[in-house]
Amino acid sequence: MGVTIKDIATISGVSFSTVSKALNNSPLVKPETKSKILKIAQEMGYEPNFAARRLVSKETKTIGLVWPSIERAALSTLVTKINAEVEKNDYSMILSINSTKSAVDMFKRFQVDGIIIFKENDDSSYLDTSYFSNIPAISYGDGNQTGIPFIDVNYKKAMYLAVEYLYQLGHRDITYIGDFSLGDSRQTEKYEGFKEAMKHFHLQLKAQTLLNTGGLDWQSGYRTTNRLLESSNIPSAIIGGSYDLSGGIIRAIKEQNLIIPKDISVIGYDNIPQMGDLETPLTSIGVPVDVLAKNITDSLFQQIQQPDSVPLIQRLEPELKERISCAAKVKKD
Amino acid sequence: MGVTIKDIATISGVSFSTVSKALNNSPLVKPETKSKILKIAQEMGYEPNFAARRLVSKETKTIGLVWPSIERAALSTLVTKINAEVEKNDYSMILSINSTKSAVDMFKRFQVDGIIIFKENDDSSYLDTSYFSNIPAISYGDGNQTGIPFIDVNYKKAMYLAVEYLYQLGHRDITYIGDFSLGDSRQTEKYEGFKEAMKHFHLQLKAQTLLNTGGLDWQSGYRTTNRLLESSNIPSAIIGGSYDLSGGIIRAIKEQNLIIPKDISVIGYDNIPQMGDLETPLTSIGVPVDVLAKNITDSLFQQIQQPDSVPLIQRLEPELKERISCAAKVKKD
DNA sequence: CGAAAAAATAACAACGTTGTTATATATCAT
DNA sequence: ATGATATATAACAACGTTGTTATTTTTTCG
Repeated sequence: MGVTIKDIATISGVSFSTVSKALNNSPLVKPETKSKILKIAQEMGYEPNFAARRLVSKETKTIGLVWPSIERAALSTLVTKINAEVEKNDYSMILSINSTKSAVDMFKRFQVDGIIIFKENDDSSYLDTSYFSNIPAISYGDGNQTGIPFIDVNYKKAMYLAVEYLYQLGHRDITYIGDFSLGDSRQTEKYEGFKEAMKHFHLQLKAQTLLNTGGLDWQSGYRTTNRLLESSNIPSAIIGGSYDLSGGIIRAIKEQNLIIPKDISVIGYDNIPQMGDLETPLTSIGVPVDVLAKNITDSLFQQIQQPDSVPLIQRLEPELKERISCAAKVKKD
Repeated sequence: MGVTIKDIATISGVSFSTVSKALNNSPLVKPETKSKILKIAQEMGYEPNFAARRLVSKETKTIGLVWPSIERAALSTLVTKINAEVEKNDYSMILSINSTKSAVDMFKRFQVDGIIIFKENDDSSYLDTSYFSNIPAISYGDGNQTGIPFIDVNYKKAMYLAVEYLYQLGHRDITYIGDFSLGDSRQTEKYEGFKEAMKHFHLQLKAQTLLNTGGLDWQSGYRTTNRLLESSNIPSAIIGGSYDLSGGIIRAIKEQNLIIPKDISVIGYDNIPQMGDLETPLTSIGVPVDVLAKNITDSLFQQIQQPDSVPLIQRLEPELKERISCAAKVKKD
């Protein structure tokens, strides 16, 4: 089919190995012959065969990302950031939206230099380290379930920060709206963290203090908040468990003609810029996506570049980003 | 690094060529040894090296999809469907979220057997056929801008169907809310199609008949609709230009305490199941995603399997899916 | 001028597969 | 039992590169 270095060799009357060196701009070949060969290669429309090249030199300069749940918006920002970070390191990124197992299989076939895994909540397939046959890998969240290094977030700390912030503003009646139905350890940790923080500040847990949405999407947040607002006990502040949930929460509040933050303060989990694009720019807690992206890629590249070093397993600290959805509680008595 | 057929050979005590045949289920190797080898390969976690395979037999059984705009929800459904379709054909799919050019470069490196391109509105880089160096490719939408075969949608027909449907329900005052600011030919074609349909039914174009959102997202739809509803001339029906826009449109209408479809009928463009999951399940027009996915992959596989055939370039016909967001216009006189 | 050193090129072995050809082993008919 | 025929396995040559080693050619300088 295509033009090979052997074709170029016969045309230019040198050996194919000289052609190879000329094309790779090796100092081992005389400048004149080099430029002659380059010219001929150009004219013949030579394109290197990557399969052949990859077979001998072990690097693909590519990392694979497993992302089974493309539909969730919050993660797509992170993926974009990671991609940018990867490019910055002169690597390319390919994505698979299949299950972890079949995605990893494919990445092995393509011999990627590293693998990033976004673990799906409902994907219970356990892959231990050996499955990756020495390909450096890192997973985001839920790392304990795959045997590989992971980057995680200190969710408890996040909830502590949120409660503390609201407490200092004078709030005593705070509701957490999140998904703590089961399985996903990230969600249950937020839930636990909130309870601990409330206890720490000696705040009472009432019937309406912890509301389980049963999902992480907009609708779940919307419905749950409506249920809350229809009741008699409306809290002075709400913490939303995810970006999408928080969108629904805001919506429901506005529909009751309540004003954020005058009537009710809201904090959302997930530290992504889009939080500022919501109808009401939302004060939020979480690890900024840039930090997440940087840590994930750094840890992976460290494994790639120093295969024998102990992989960086991090528990990232969340930050609180003030916007305009929280205000001091006004005493009503 | 990874397990090779030679490793399997030494373990199972046969030659590596026998292993190769066993793995390819050749009839030349005794069933017993075949299954023995297969079992060992399984245990060792063998995955074939694509680069090596590709070097000798020209296939990788992989197709690449270029998808620069991961953030748009409507497309993610299509991607998922295409992935399923690809798997059904015993191929794998990898994704790149980079610009068309660098994505194609990478896919060339990996020697994928075919490429699917989702063209980004603002990506003006023109790649002619030769850039793909004979790799079969197909683009979805905006195909004329890359020199390669494309699958497109008859957007004019879609708008005709929508207007016709509303006309038959008695609506005479219909507003189109969409993004026809510039560039994206898909959007301008919807816009033109709407105007033609209105003309065909002898309906008047008033000041509020065509509203340009300047974007395709939820917020754009929401803002534009609010502006419309604050004016004195409220139409009896609205057509939304995309899934996300339509979400914003519904929201704005509800906030004005108008009821869909009693007070106002709404049709949305994009024929995806999620249309039914909106607050008000929306009657919609568009090519069903399954049909789109099937056509895209079919055309690509046809090119792969019969390289000399003329590629299927299709202009798909939209369909109208009735849900509950439209009602007959009630005469008020 | 001629040997040693340097520079340029050629030869060859990998890389991990597949496909073809050659060899060993089992099966069969006579 | 013996050669002929299947059947099973092994050996080996590709595929198009890169990197290492061997050979040739050129330069240097005593």
